[in-house]
Amino acid sequence: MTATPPGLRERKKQATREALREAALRLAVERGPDRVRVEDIAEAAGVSPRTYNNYFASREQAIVSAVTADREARIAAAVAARTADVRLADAVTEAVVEQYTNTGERAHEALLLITTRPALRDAFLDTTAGIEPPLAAVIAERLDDTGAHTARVLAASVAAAVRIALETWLRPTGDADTAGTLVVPSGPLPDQLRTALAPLAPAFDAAEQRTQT
Amino acid sequence: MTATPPGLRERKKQATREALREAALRLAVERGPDRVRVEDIAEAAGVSPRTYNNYFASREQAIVSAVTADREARIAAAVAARTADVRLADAVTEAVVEQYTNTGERAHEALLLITTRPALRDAFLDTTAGIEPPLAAVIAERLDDTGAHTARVLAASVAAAVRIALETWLRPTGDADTAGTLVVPSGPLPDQLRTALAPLAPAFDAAEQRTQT
DNA sequence: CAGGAAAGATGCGTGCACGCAAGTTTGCGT
DNA sequence: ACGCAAACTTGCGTGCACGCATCTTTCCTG
Repeated sequence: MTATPPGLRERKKQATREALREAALRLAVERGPDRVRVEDIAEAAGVSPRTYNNYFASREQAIVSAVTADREARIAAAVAARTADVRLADAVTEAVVEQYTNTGERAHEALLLITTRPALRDAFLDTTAGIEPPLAAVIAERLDDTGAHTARVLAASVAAAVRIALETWLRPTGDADTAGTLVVPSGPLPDQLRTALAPLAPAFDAAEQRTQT
Repeated sequence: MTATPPGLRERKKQATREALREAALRLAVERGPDRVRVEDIAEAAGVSPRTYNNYFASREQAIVSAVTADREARIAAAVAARTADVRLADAVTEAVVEQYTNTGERAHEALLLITTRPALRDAFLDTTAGIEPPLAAVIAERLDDTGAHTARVLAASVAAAVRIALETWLRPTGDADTAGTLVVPSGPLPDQLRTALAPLAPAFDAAEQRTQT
């Protein structure tokens, strides 16, 4: 299908995107998020400020995207990896939990920074919307193509639930001045995610039921 | 509870907000959305441009809010009006359909304009997120307070579904130059809404079941 | 391999969002 | 009725997002 080897153009684009992500995160960590201007990020990545905005629509997006990276694709893949003998609801839940707990070392450092500034926090939460399209695709695959509409709604609901889980997880953040304490805010993230996704299970079961008939 | 009579301060604030909404929509209709600057809206409403931004975080929000107004509250009320003898899922669905089809005459004219400009279209779709909090509240009321978490997730899912319904409804919009033709883009909106909300019904039933035990 | 088309990078200009620090109005206790 | 405190408005300054026109790079086709 999409087996065409990348091509120089595309590779350069990804390299630039990567460089911007990297530069944004590094600078934000180094001097604090407020003291990084778009101009600085662009310069550090070796492109013009205008080009920066061809890749990211806001200053926050670049920083956040260094952490979230290709999480959307990985979630979709993780769902697809679960064979049809596990309930769809479980497959999705486990895939989500898996991908949100596998945050690398660097992500931890960055998350402290992100949860501090409201603007970054919001941008981070907004990334959950991005998991909808790929999720909808894999769900639709399991639902027979009669349920394409249903798949989309379920995927969007999952995205919404994940957002809520992250919100409540980040809730009681208050202090953290310069260095920041290494506290895990609310309950453990996996629990929050499972709790938030649980109410949707019946909807998944019903949808799945209808295709297995 | 909140029985304190408004008070002058609060009334003035609402008046200003109203004036801004009104001015924004009127000007946008009169000369087209692109030829309205924040400065113009502020002037028409008799406040400074800076004050405008104390009420609305973006130019689009003011225009859109003239149409969406207090839809959130009305949806919540419409759900609350349904007594406990109808399924929660149905109550919510009907309440949503009811409130989204009762668009006044003026809304129709405005909607044409909104669907034209991508920025406005996005702002309009973003308003669906606003129905979550009040919806969560009324749902929680029906679910016994053990399910506050569940209520929030369900409300967010409904918001997501409504958004999808609106998106697919607005999909094939292309023309509309000056006056605009009065075509209903896709299928009728109520159908889109019902279709989008249907997959969530099992989740509502399950939640409702658990409290009736 | 030549040459043109398509995609991307860049500079410039405009309007916008928002923090901050006054100035002004409203509300309330005495 | 007075006056203070809190809420709101406003002007200013900064950085930002993005449309448009132009120049450069990559790609494809003959």
